[in-house]
Amino acid sequence: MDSARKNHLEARANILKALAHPSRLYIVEELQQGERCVCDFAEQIGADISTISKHLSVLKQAGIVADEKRGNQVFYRLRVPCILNFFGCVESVLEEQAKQHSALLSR
Amino acid sequence: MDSARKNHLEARANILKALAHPSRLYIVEELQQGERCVCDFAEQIGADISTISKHLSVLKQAGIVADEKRGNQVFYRLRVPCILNFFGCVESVLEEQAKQHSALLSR
DNA sequence: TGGCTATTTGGCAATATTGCCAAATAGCCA
DNA sequence: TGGCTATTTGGCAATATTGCCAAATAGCCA
Repeated sequence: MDSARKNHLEARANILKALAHPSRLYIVEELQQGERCVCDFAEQIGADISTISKHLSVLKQAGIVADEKRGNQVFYRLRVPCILNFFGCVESVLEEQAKQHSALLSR
Repeated sequence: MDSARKNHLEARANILKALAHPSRLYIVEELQQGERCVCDFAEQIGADISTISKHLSVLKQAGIVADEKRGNQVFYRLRVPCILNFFGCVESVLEEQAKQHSALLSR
């Protein structure tokens, strides 16, 4: 495998890694409805604000969200709306999992 | 957030986590061309066979691939072909990243 | 300026992931 | 059966991720 391909795979893996956490998925889902400030998430996700902030920074670092400071609040929005479709496929993996498990059970 | 939603987010996050590794992404890309045996990957990815085998088991556990033993080889195939489309979006995140970086540079 | 709110950053302990080596397992063939 | 090939599993050290607390930062308003 050449090093360009390696770099590309690594770049993709980093994006998936950034999405691969329940709180961060929640954030992305919420942002599909429109922009939110950090405080909005703090209530909904039961975690320390500093933890939420770090999750947001992971998503920002990965290029998935953008932030904008207005007054003393910071608003986040999705940079990449297609993330939504993306999940249709994840759902179909979940369905496959279900099939797999019921097949195992019925043996 | 109710516990059903939490479970669902966790299930999705687990699938993304399973995909979020360069070698595993490589495997998924290869499998889009058709089934492969473990030995095929061993050559292409420069890692110990036991490492490859563990990556495959992560993908299998997540419901992304299925395996079948034939003779003394084990063949893997994608359970969920849509994983492919999925990556179109990941690419667009990469493009956003590029924009972001060039914007920063031109400041 | 001082005090308040919102958010980020630093540091750290607990936990999870990765990748290797060695050993186990399973099928094939002589 | 014994030896071979292909693959998986166990174990472990190195590394990465997570989530908290405390402290820093930035904007607002009196």
